Amino acid sequence: MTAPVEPIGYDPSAVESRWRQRWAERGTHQADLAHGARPFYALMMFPYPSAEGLHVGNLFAFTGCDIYARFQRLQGHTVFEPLGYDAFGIHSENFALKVGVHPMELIPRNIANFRRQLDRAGLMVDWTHSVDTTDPDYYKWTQWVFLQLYEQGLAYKKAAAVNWCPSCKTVLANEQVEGGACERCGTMVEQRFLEQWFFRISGFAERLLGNLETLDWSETTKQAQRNWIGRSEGARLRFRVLDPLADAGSSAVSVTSEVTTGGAEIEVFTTRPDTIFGATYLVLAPEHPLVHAVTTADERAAVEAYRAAAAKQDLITRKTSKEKTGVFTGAYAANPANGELIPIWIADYVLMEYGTGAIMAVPGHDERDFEFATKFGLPIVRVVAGEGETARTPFDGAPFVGEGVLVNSEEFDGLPVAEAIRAISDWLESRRAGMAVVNYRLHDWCISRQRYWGPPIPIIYCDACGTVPVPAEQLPVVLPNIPDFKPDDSGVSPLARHEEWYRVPCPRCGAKARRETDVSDTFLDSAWYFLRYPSVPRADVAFDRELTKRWLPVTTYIGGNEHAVLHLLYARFITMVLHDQGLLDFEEPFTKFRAHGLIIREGAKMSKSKGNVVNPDDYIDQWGADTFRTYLMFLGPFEEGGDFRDAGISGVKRFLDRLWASVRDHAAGGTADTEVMRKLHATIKKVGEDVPALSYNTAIAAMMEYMNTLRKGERTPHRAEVEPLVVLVAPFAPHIAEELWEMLGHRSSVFDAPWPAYDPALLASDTFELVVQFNGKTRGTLTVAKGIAQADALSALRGDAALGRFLTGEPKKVIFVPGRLLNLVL
RNA sequence: GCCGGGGUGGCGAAAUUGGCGAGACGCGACGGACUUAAAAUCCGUUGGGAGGCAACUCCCAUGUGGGUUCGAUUCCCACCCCCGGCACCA
Repeated sequence: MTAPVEPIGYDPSAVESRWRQRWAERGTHQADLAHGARPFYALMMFPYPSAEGLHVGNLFAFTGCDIYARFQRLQGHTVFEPLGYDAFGIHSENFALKVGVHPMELIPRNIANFRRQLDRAGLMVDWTHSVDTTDPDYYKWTQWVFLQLYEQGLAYKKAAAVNWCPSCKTVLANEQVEGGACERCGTMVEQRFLEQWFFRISGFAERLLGNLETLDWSETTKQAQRNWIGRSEGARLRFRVLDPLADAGSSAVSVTSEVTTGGAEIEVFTTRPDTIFGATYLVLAPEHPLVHAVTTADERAAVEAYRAAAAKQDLITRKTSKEKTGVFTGAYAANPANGELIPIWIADYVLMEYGTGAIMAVPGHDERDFEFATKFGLPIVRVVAGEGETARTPFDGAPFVGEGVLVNSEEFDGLPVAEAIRAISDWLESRRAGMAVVNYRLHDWCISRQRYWGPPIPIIYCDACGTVPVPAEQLPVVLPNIPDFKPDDSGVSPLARHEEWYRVPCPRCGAKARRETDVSDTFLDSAWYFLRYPSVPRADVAFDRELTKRWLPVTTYIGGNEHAVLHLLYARFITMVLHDQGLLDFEEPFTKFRAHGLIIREGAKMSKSKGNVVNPDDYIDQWGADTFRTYLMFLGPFEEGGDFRDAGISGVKRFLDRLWASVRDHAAGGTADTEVMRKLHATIKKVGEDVPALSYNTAIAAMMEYMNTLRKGERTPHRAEVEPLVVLVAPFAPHIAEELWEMLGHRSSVFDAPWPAYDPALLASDTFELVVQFNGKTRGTLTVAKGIAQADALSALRGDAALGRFLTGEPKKVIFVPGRLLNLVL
């Protein structure tokens, strides 16, 4: 008799809508935040609700997180799995401008559509604790966070360069500049200086770096943060500027023993103080404050022209064009090591925002300096000699940047580089010409945006009282609904056009005052949202102390590595600040972080222009959410991503069809098959190990393998053989699991059932397959007793007809790996 | 250029404290059962090559070239290609 599967029985859309409704009615997904045992906070990165709808990449990430969370629930944890919307920011605003719909109208519409799509995906999300960053009830607290930083002196204002499009007359984000031109109109972008708000994250660099060691994060993410923080050890060295008049007429580089200074000193940062004898010129960034003072009359016109050109150039082009340019200032400085006079130049390859904005150029041992010196005919001196080189070895078109010993460096000659760095640093320090310092690439965080679609920065300017923070009880500073949210040529936020909004009485003295019209960076919205989720209904505090204590830090955070540096670093920073203020008990928000991979489509990146974007709705309509979820996870390793191919999805559907049929047709009486049960327990073990390791693809493969065993030879499975499988499948395909669980007679949710235990005794066997090799080639296996000794294995081999024939003589060598293999070298 | 992650069948992929015959699981393909037929379902075969009626036997295969080892997808050296991020950071 055959028992053909009749998939008619399994109707995904009916099953899924039934369980969606039941979950909502029963509140299955709402964690008891106040009392639930063993709290587990499963966090996923909240999406930006675009007009295009949910991207399959979002769903891939959410499903991966959901499976992890559901698994933890089956392990007996009270799992809190919230989700919200990151809806402020320039993306929304630009899109709103493009389609001519106000963001206050557009965003709620997008959110509604997202919510509809998310609901269909079968996520265990507790929607009673959602956030929307554009909701005044949320951004009230974003503004409050700003005030916490302000009070600690960690928020300050300074002039900084921004990208400016003279045609669109607006500030552009870096990603809106393509090859130096505005992405919208193609006009060349300029830089402008505007007063902006900054957060002093640079002061936390060492802590942010050091704490990484304590975090259980994807190594790639940690490494990205280390690179971004960019710690480098070096020295600050002081160069005296010489009075240009005293030096007038002398050759560019001459040894002068007694020169009096004009008083000015230029400080440089270098990681190679050992090469100071090879420093043949200095370079200042064009914006360096000393440029004006040191420039001689003869050179002033050229210097000013160069500075003006540099100021006009946009930030992107300047950083990407590698062609060296620069001009001589006419001034000289004394090399503190040997007193030699070296010229001072300005060039845009030196960046004002790194180090001191000035360098000592050592063209013999630095590629950029070498290129510059070659172009402008500046002297190149060798001070490090590599293997087989001497002080006189010429440079062959390139600087020498390798390891070696010092030359042309007076008493330091012969020292290896590593020792020389220390020796020369100490020497210069003793002569008060420098000091060892640690420098970081990490810059302060500019949070100002001269835009509309963000939370207004809660600051008021009063002529009498100066900068006054908005008192906490007056929050939120509500973003007004203005029709003309488009940026204009003023270079300030559109909010500045609305006097009725920005004119307010000073909170301190009551005099007429003005609001800050910049809004804050969207990264600030997302830097603290995980603190808000558990406390969402609370209107009186940003986060409740007790709930926070219970639920944070986040147990596991899963998200994209595109946020490896900015979002994850800012969230760590804000948490640290709130911790220092005594508002949080922990200073690291995410105990464990795992980065998921990216989904591609048939080997290519998905994009609208290629027309190969997967719309989740279509697939869920056709296959059901359970099949879609499981298929997404089956594509490849979760942490590496996968290649979406329509062809493969049917295999997963077939698996669920067979699962359905197995439960429907199972035999209640009789006994379970021993071999099948052995396989079942092996599968329970495998899935229980793979899921927490995010090896979803292999967990699914293991369940499929078990399904093959279960139905081998068209047998009718026993109840004991299928019931545990329903629980194993549940995290992946929650709707069908609930349905089948009920079909098996259970009244409560499968997610309130315990995860099945496997019986190690059942897995243990008295015998094992001993691999038999001859000359390293596997020739077969012998079934032998566990713990068999070499001698017994050999006699078993001699007694085996098939394998014994390979044993043509006495083996020269016998390699016996107990419990594994026997290799005979003949 | 620098830092990560990868190169394994027709395809997505398994397996790396070096060793249970590389390729689990799935797709596709091929053959068969059922059917008037098709779909669906079920069963079987499927890395390449050579030999044999056959059970089988042999050779070649994890990006390329070397090396270590009884034994290498796994370790070491050199190189090539793909993906992601950073990029004049002194």
